[in-house]
Amino acid sequence: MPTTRTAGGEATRQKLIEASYRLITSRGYHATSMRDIASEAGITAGSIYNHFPDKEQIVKEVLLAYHPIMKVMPVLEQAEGLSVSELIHDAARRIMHEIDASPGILNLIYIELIELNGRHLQELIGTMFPLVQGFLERVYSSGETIRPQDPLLLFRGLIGQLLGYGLTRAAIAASSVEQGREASLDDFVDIFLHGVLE
Amino acid sequence: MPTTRTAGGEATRQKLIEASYRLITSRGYHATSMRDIASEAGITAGSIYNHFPDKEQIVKEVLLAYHPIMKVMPVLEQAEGLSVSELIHDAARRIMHEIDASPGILNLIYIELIELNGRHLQELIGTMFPLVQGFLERVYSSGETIRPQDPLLLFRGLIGQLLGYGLTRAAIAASSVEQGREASLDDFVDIFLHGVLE
DNA sequence: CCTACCGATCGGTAGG
DNA sequence: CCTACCGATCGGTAGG
Repeated sequence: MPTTRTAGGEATRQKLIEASYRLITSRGYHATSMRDIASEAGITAGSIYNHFPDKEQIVKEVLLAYHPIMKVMPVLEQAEGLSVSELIHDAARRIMHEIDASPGILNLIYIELIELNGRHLQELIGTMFPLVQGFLERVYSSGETIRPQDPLLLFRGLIGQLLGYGLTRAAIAASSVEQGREASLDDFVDIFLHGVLE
Repeated sequence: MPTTRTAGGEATRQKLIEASYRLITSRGYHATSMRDIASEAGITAGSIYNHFPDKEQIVKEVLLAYHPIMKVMPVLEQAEGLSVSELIHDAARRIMHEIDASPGILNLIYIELIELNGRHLQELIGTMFPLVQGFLERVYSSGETIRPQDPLLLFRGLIGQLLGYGLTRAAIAASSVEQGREASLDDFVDIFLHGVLE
């Protein structure tokens, strides 16, 4: 019954990828052993090698499935709004929603960049670049005046603002700094759209 | 001659911290072995333990000496400008200058947060919080109208914008994305001050 | 998919 | 500050 065998094998393979994601994003790549991954997925260490040739291949599949570039960029296509302001607010909300749905997903940025020396970044960016361009064309073809002439600058600024929101929020949570009213994502996007001055 | 012995020991200790900083920021904490650190500092593995009780204590000293919170916040005191715009532009330039002077320094954020589970974050933030408050008071006492009512929101936005600049710049460098005119730090700060719209 | 095992490397110690 | 070593754990393999 090869069909059943394949289906079962495929299920285990998915379990291994999910287990790897959870462990790697919470401890880092080098602190996660093949034995950790195996037991989290409910099998023994040796059996992993029926599904993946080595540890590097596992983390590569984790990146292709979960890296923010892969998970987040696609929602740009669904963003909508009648003005540039609405479009960007909506895009930001959808991006943050996707990030909040996968705990630890932002950690993959660092893990890829440092622990894996950015080996897979070019492939990831290359895959998603057309999606970004499509979104930016919608923004810039709205007819409204947009100050940055370079669309890539606007996009870097937007991503930066969202990263800043996510990272400072994580830092505040981890350090229990007292604060007044909880700053929201919309506050950050508002700064991005209109600035802090005037 | 205890003075000479102490001085020599102190020099070795500093070498070990610098060596650890270089290795840990480029490979991560768990990928850096005590043997790596020792040989980078020019001694053998066992000798490290004449200077530090264990690996955890080394990375703690690296964080206290190099973590962006420790290295970057102090320059806020030196920032100057006759308007809020000038003050923030100057602060941003000084911060970025400090970051560029220590390659890999931003990586320590990730290493502390993930590989060390944020164990030292509260201590780091606690030490530097008064400096941040001093800077924010200067900004808010200028008399100019500032849109965010919560100073912490303004600060998170500024830090976020700088992180976004640094991280997207690193990603572009690592992935060789084509781009037009190189976006500069001042462009990012300009977005922060005035927004992308209007 | 498991058990049993491999050589290599890890953090840390003893003794000088 | 070095040499020599410890027990533990690592990624990966063999054989069933």
